[in-house]
Amino acid sequence: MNHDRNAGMLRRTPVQRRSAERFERLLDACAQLLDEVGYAGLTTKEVARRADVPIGTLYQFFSDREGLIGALAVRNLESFLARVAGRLEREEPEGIAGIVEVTVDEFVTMRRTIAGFGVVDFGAVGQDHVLEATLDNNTAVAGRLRSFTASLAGGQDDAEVDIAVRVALECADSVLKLAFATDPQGDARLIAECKRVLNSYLHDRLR
Amino acid sequence: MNHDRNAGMLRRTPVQRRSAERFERLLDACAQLLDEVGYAGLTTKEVARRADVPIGTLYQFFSDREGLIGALAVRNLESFLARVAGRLEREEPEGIAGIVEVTVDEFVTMRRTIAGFGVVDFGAVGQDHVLEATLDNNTAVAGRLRSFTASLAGGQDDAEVDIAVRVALECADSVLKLAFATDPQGDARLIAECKRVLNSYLHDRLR
DNA sequence: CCTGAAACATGAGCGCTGCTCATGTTAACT
DNA sequence: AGTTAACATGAGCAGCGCTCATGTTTCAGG
Repeated sequence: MNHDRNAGMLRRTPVQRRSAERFERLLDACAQLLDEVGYAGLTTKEVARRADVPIGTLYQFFSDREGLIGALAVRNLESFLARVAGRLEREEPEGIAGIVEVTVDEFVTMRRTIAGFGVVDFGAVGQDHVLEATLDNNTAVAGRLRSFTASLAGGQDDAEVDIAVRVALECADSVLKLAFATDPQGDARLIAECKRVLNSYLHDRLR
Repeated sequence: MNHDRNAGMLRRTPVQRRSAERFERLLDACAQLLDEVGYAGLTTKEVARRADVPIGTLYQFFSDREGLIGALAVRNLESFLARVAGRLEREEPEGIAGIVEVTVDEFVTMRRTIAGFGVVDFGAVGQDHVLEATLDNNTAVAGRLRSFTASLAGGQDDAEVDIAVRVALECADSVLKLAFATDPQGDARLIAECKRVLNSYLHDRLR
């Protein structure tokens, strides 16, 4: 009954040393290549070649091309959550505006520094079952972020808070995507606008 | 200097009768097929077969597979704009809330009735240069919608109104995508939430 | 140290894809 | 009738995702 979010994506989880390294190398090569040739241009053969791993080995780990990209999205998600949670605990920002500030800034930082993050972030934008992965992943993010917002929302229904965070997250994702499509470093005006949307909505919505 | 939005997407625009019909048949087949097999599953050979057009003819019109899907997105966009403009002129809704209501409802209606609209809407979600097409297309929508919102925004800078509409549109797109991913008929709760985001933000933003 | 089973490694090759291009046919205007 | 531009066609090429038969390595239990 172990609820594995990678279900259907992975064929075999590496347990020995060498294959664990190969697994990571494959994800790194995938991320790099996504930045260079885009989602559609990525080929499994080239990923394998760059990671210096035979093609057969790639398919021992990942169920298919989408699975490979999906696994990268999961790694990104995990990393993002860890960073946001860390900063929130360390800085204990005040109110909704404070949380929005930290979360958006952390996303922007990753977008600027993590290879491939711009193409797949938490789930390779709009791709069939990868979209489902995105939705599930974004739901997971929402769930974890809720624990921070909950303290701010007066006597609100948990389900209500959940939906608000979920919607806010989806908006943030899309406006930030626009910000980075406009300017590779992230259009400052649009990043500010993203925070504004979140603040307006969440302020109205929670209490 | 004719600014053609289909630039790079089309190879030849049909001018004679027969090929114009084939062109439309190809877009129809593409839309239908997208609903059946999804974005990744769509093959140009099957589109051609369904439209009863040889594969070579498909490539006389469209530069590639993405071009075909992009052309469908443009057709959707044109149709959406005509419908929204029509309703706004006919009903002359009051205030921001009225415009939001009409626009979101029209999107929902198309999502429920137009084949393929759920997969590509205005630009095949997040795909390389098709993403650019989406962005350009959404910018075009924003430009046209601005003429309606402008009357509501007191002495606001045109550029400020533009950016607000642009951001609002991106949010609407993503929240509605979530609404239809959750429920094939469009989750009513999330559709309502979409309107709420837009109202909160635009109310704060435009005066 | 031996042994068996599980984990891991490998790349030729299958079925299929997107797309081209050489060769022809039809329509429209002078 | 002649000329040109628009249109039609499908066999076939290069390259893709992915499989699978055959082998090698790791490591716990005796």
